[in-house]
Amino acid sequence: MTLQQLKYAIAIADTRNITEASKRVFISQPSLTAAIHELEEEMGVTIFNRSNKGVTITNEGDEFLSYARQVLEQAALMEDRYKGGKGGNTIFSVAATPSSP
Amino acid sequence: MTLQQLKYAIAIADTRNITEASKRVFISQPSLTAAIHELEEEMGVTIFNRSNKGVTITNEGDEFLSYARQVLEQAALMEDRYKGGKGGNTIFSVAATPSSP
DNA sequence: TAAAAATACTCCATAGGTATTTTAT
DNA sequence: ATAAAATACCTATGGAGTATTTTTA
Repeated sequence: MTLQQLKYAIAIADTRNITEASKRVFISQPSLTAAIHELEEEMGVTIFNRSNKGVTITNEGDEFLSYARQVLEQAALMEDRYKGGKGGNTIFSVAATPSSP
Repeated sequence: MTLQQLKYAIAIADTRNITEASKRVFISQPSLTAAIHELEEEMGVTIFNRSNKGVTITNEGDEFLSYARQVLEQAALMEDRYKGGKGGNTIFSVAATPSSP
C-alpha cells in the first residue's frame, strides 16, 4: 500500500470513471487500472465494481475509502507543512505582521 | 514522500543509529542512508545530525517525526484492518463468542 | 582502531507507457 | 458506433544491493 495508490483510489471514487481519473492523476488509463488492481489484490478488498459505464463503489470500498481519506489527510498536513507554498515557516508564524514603527 | 521513508525515519529515530535501524527494517546501511537523504531533500528538512557515534534528532526533526507518526498511525489502522491477522472481519465482529447451545 | 556514515558503482523489479481488444449499450 | 475497462507487451527509473572509503572518539 502506497500513498499514491490511495490517491488513485480517491480519484476514481470522485469521478466514478477510471479513464477520467487517469487524466486527473496524470497517468494512463491502463496504468491506473493496473495500479488499483494491485491495491485491491494486496489489501484483499474489492473497492470498485467495473462496467462499461464506469465504476461503482462497493460497500467494503466505501469503508476502505474512509480509511484512505484519514491517511491522506494526515499526509497532506505533512506535505503542506514541509513542501513549498502553504503551511510554512514557524519562524514567521508569530508576529508576522509588524507593528507600525 | 512515501510510507516506507517515514517508517525508515522512525526506525532511525528509535535506534539513533542508521546501521542498527537498517537491520530492523531489513535493508542495507547505504540504502537506508540514501533513502533518508532523499526524504530530507524532498521535504526540505534536516531530520538528523550525523556523527561517527550515530545520529541525533534535530529540533525540526522532532516536529517532522511527530507528523510522521500521525500518518503511520492512520496507515497502520488500515493495514491492520485489511491485511491478514489483526483487526479482522466485520462479519465476525459482533457475537463472535457463541452462546452455549 | 573500531564503529559509524558516506560514496561509488551495479542491477533489476516495477511503475508507467503505447497499442490493441473486449464488453455492453 | 461509442465509451468504458481489460489485456498484452515494452521501457526506464530508482530503490536496493555490494564493496569501499572517510571520519573521529
